[in-house]
Amino acid sequence: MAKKRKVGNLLALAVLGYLMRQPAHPYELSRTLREHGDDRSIKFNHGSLYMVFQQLTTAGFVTELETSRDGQRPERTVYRLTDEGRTELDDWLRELVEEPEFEYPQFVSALSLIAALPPSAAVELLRRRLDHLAVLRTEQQHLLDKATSDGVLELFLVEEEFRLARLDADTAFVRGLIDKILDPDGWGRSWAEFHGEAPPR
Amino acid sequence: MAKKRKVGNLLALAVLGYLMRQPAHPYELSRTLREHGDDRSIKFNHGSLYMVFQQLTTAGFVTELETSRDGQRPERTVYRLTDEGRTELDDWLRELVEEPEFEYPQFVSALSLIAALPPSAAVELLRRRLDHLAVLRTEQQHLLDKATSDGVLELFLVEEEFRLARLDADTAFVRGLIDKILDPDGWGRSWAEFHGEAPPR
DNA sequence: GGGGTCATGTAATAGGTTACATGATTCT
DNA sequence: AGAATCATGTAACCTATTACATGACCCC
Repeated sequence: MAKKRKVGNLLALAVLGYLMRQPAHPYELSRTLREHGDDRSIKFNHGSLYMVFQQLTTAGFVTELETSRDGQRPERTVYRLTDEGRTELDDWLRELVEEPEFEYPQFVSALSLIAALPPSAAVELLRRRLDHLAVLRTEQQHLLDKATSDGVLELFLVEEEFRLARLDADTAFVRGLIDKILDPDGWGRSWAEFHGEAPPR
Repeated sequence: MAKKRKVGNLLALAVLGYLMRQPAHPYELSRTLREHGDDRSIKFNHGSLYMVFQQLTTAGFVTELETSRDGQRPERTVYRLTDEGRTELDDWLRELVEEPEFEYPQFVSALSLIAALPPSAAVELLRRRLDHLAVLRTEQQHLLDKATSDGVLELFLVEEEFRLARLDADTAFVRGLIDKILDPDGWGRSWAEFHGEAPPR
């Protein structure tokens, strides 16, 4: 089971990853991460970045390299990776690839309470979800096509392919669920009765 | 896009769900949620529960019903759902079923940096991930079988079935990824070269 | 009758998000 | 020249997790 990391925020992982190449200051990284679309893979907002740098500093994974000023803009502090930082990155990354983490998707919470809705409503909502999923799927596919035609190597798009795979799986699941609810010989019937409804169709 | 809720913690959703049936005090709910296995669907720890009750109170979704004492045990406060609480539950639940939420699974973060590992290591780690996934899959299946044979209705197990579906999808994805890396005509080759390795096998 | 663990909750701390600040540059 | 946006960071706030507290009951 996943070690307790001194810095647990995944944003820190991305930071370490970038500092691997060259030293940088937080704002610059903010820019880069956003441009490179990493904010799709890692939850990220401006404020947290400074926090993460501070955490990484006290953990000894990065150190202040220099503090420079450009004109009269605020001073900026440039950080570089330490050896411990390099080790941490490697170790952490390996762990994340090897060990599936137990997570709590919102949809799971919703499903665990879905019995509270009448089945007719549930079916309706699930159908809408299918529509949303279809839209997301299309967008995701376009994003991938665009990136590929821009010459981005597939190696740098695996996470986007994963997302696509999950969209497909989720879609299939929702379809199956709707079918089960509508199955006249299935449990949709008693569910409907409990809510005082006619069997859903 | 998902409204901003006065109380955003999904634990609150579960609380509202339970209070729908009868009033309760936090500790009791803590017990119930755990026994009912809801801690698999919703991230949950003892401390947060009291926080959530407080938030729900200030949001007006629950109110203090009475405050009772049993022997010399600490006093306990019993809460009940308000009408606003009932509405919120319904609205929130519907939203969660209808709208897929953008989320940040750890594996996505890992994949977005996987290029930093040499492909031979990546393949090895991904294979181990497959093993872990297989174990989880088995456990998940047992859990479902057990519950079913205990007479739990399928309606109350959809979230566990969803989990299973995701495990299958993730497994398929990882298999596919390994294959692609190992494909002698694919991009595994240049990746290996970049890391100064022989093509992975 | 001393050592766990149950029952119930509060307090301290750490983590993350939002809001604010301020000069520089660019746009209209 | 005033408005918007960029560049850079700090501070305030809110949320969540961990630790602590304390009497009751239960086990051996």
